[in-house]
Amino acid sequence: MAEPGSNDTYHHGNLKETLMNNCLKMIEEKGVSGFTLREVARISGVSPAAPYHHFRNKTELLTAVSVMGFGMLDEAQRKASQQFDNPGDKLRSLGRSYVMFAVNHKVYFHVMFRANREPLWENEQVINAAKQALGHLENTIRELYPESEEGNDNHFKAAVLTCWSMVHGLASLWVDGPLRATEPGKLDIEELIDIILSQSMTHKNF
Amino acid sequence: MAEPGSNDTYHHGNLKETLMNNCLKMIEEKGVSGFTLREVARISGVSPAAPYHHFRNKTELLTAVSVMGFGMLDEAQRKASQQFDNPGDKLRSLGRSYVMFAVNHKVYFHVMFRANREPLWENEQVINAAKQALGHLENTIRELYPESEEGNDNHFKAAVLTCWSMVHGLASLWVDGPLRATEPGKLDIEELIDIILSQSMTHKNF
DNA sequence: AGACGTATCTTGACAATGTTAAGATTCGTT
DNA sequence: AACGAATCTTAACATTGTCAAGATACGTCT
Repeated sequence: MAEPGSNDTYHHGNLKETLMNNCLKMIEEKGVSGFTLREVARISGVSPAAPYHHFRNKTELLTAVSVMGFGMLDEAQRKASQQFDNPGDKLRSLGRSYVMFAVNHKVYFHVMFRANREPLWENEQVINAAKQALGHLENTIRELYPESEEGNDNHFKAAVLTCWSMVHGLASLWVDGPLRATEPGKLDIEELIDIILSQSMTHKNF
Repeated sequence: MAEPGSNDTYHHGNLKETLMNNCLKMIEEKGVSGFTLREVARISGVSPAAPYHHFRNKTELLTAVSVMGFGMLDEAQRKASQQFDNPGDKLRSLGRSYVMFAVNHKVYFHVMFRANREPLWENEQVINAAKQALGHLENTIRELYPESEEGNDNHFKAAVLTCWSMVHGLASLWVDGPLRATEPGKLDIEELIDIILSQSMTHKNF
């Protein structure tokens, strides 16, 4: 199952990338729990031990996917904030972008924030990637709450936490299932986003 | 490893309960991914096949734990709402209770909302238990947004979704790790709760 | 009390998984 | 051309989830 461009040789060529892609594909089909290193190797046309030359273990593959996901979120947030000048508009744009990222990239979101790898948030790469992606939100809120001279940043911190919790909560409830399961009838996520944005992130507060 | 009261006989006596308890213990120590049916059986002093007489498979054990967790959340929410008469106070009490449940019962929260069992939210027991636990929040918000005659419940629904997202987001960010990982210094969850409650659930909005 | 159906537990087995060690093949550089 | 490093394979190991078949105890009915 070598790539179209590459010769079908002993060496795969770009196995690392292929493994990550097939990992995503497999999680999409069978869920995070159904994801198996051996099958990813099989699908990638390679022996069960081959992945170990690119990732220390199964967890590290997921970690790599996670870091990549945060990179994508970072990019999405960057674009979202660039679309507006007014901080309030920026903020709402960032919120919408955050939730839509989770909705449109369920698998990434799962791997980034769930994936039941407990020591995930002790990995520096992940932490840094996450900080960077979250930076856009902080920068925007900073415009609304300029740094005070006495280092009293409570209002700023409160606003950041509130906004993050808000969008992350909606994203989680949607992606994980509870919202769709407990609410009868069809739900349109874009509507829901507008609802919480207009409820909590309007000029009343910002 | 029979219970103190029971004779050490061929039959365990209350294996189902023992398995659930040891399941929680094991997840607490090794995380959801480190949880193993065989070891739970081993710890419970029983053969690897014994659990299959009480749960159809590994997933069903987790499902049972999940349902139990929602029962506990329901109870906590009930108590929290009983402490106040004023709907606004009730609402804040419910929010605090929701987050503190997640913090104090990490394992349950994980199993209830994560646990990477994808078809979890297709289980009716789980859905019903979740609906019931969520009912307290809805009832309280209903007091603030009485049912309109034209069935236009948008304000009500918006408020429910906003509150739920808010507290669920904070709980998730705390329990899963990102908040503690990205924020430098020690964090006090009780402070954080007060922050988001005063930011979003004060009389300004309710 | 005794007999019998049922619930509960054990033993033994199977395929599948994560992971490692040892060896084979190719790449890149000198 | 040669050699070390990178990449891949084969073979093996312990462990896991799960099931079938058999053993043991419990409760109930007469």
